[in-house]
Amino acid sequence: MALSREQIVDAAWGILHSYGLGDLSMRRLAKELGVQPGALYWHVANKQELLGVLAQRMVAPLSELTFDDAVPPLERAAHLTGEFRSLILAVRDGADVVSVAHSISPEELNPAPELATLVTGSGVSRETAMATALTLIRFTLGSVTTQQTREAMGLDTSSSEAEFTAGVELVLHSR
Amino acid sequence: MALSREQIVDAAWGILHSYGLGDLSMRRLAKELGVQPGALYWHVANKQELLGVLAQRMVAPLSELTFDDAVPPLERAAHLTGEFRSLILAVRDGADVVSVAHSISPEELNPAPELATLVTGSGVSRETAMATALTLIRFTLGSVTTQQTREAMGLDTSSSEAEFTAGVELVLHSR
DNA sequence: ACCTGAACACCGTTCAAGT
DNA sequence: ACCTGAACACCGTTCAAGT
Repeated sequence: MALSREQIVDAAWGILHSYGLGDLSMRRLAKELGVQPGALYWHVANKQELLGVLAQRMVAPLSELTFDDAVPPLERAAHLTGEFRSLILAVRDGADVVSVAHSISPEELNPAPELATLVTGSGVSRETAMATALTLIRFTLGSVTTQQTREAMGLDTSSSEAEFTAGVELVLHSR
Repeated sequence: MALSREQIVDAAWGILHSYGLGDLSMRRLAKELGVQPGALYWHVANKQELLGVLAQRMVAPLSELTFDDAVPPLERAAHLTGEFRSLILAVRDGADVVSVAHSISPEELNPAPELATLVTGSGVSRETAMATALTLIRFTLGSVTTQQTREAMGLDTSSSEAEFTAGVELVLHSR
């Protein structure tokens, strides 16, 4: 059977989860799939494109998320940011991968649009709301990058979650 | 004359400024210094240690910074965060390099301690002040990572500074 | 003390040639 | 259409051996 783009993405997803970005090489991927390295380039343009697809897959579950309308908007925004953090934290070097995807289209990548909408519901302009959304996302990426770097080095990360929660509160409860 | 650790760091600093992290390899560094790659390992333990020294050098000017006591503490904190941003922004891939250094010792790396002291002066506990400092630093690292990734890709970065300033205000003017 | 030479175990990407 | 074989131009790190 012919090699497919899906197969490549699935294998890459597996390596990223189990061994991290350092072990996710095109050559290793090819070996895992039983093909020559060059074969991959018929299905994907390059490694960067592949990482972009993986980033999309990481944040995809955010679209399926629904919230109780009774909960205040800012509280839902805080929860959504927490979900975003959990998803990238669950993948080794997830923050590095998602950071590049966010850089390419900051306002389109989940959860930016949803976050902006929620913050708008608290009575500020769309611009201020988007600024808040970008701040939350970039703070989260900075936090998770730090945490995952520490994890990779075997350092203590017990205070990471509390520091993250405190930061989200600081951003959200301002005027 | 014998090769020195300083010479290696200076050459690495030059390559990082001019060509970025992608071109800063131990082999390229050795070639630039006219020695074999293995020679470097007599002076530095490994590449990571070298990057750590470069990160320290990037944020070192923050220690020499002084502020007018008439300016309110939170305003000085905002200014210090802006200086931190400028320093890492001036070096290609500066955010990637400083992120690792911050991960290793978040509370010690400049400008964390100074920032925490300034925020304490606005009437909150030392713990809350440190949380604010870490939030500012991680948001800044997230922001500059985004901007430098976009610069490397030739994408527009004209809104980066405004987004950064807005984020700092959100973090600092909260309660 | 300090460095060379040479190796080990890798990278991403391209592309003529095969099926 | 899809893949192999082989190459190009690289990596970080180690370590016996030389000076």
